Amino acid sequence: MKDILREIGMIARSLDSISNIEFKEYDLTKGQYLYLVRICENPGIILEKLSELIKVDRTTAARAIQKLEANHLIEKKADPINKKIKCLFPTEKGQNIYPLIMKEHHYSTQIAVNGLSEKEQLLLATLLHRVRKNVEVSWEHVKKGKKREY
Amino acid sequence: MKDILREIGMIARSLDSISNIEFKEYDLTKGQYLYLVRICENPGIILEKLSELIKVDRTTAARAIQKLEANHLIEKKADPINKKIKCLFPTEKGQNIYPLIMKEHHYSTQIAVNGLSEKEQLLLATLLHRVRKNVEVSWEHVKKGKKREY
DNA sequence: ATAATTTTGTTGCAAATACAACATTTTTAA
DNA sequence: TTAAAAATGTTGTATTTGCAACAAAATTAT
Repeated sequence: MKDILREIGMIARSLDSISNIEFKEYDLTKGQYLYLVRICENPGIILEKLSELIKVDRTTAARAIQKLEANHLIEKKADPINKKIKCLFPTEKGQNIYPLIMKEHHYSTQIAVNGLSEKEQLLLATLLHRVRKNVEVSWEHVKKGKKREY
Repeated sequence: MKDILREIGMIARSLDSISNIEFKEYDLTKGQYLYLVRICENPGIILEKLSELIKVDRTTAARAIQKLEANHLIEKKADPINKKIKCLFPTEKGQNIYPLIMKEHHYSTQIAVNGLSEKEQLLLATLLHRVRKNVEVSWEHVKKGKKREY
């Protein structure tokens, strides 16, 4: 069997590295673009769900959004019913950065799929989606402290 | 166009997170498994090439291998001709861990491709390989301080 | 041959990442 | 209805990560 996981790791690290370098121009430090885009696309999302969406530790997400809040890119709002949760929303400043992040994202996607036909691109997306669904089950399992037997 | 890059990011973070948790059992701290496997498979490789293989910053790789060396999992050997380079080799202890890492890796791969036919798996591997080739060009470009225009 | 450039490696920082441990609220079970 | 469990969020601490800046050797250009 060909090694798909290493290819995925290489692609992910390359693109994350590029994004982090390019977004410094907008005063976004490492990783922050990840959180900001998801909050823009899911206004009102809470920390816990955000960390599950991105697949990152809860505490990492907590500190990332603390920083985004300190930089006035997002804001936390108390929920009127549930006293425990804090809903996350982009500020206007955050919303203004959103299209810049997406522009970079689309450019990177274009680079990535260069030479693939439309059909191949669609197929790749479908296959990756299925792989992700498989993998996130394991992730949630292991993150909850459970063991995988192999 | 479907978003393939986010899927890749989610898969990569999930699996890296799982691996890091599982390899603590072998006293491998975060990320170290990445370097150890590549050194086992490419004995004599130098730091610079290793970082390019993994797609990680040179200084990050430097510190990871310093730690692997301190833990007697790899060793650095001077080259008789080129005084500048240091060739990296696994120790016996490092080689003993290698199959354990690979076992986990294969298990994760099985989980990831669950439900994909042999044909689909092969196709996915091929497409990812092409994407990776595309992306690594950009990575090397940006890492060398050059700008991407978009 | 000498100078300029690239390759390779290292340290000093500053920042992100994540595990552990905790607190509080909400939900579920007895 | 109370007790137990789960969900949600935070801080303390240790570690990794990576950009700058540097140094030395090797390669390339003049």
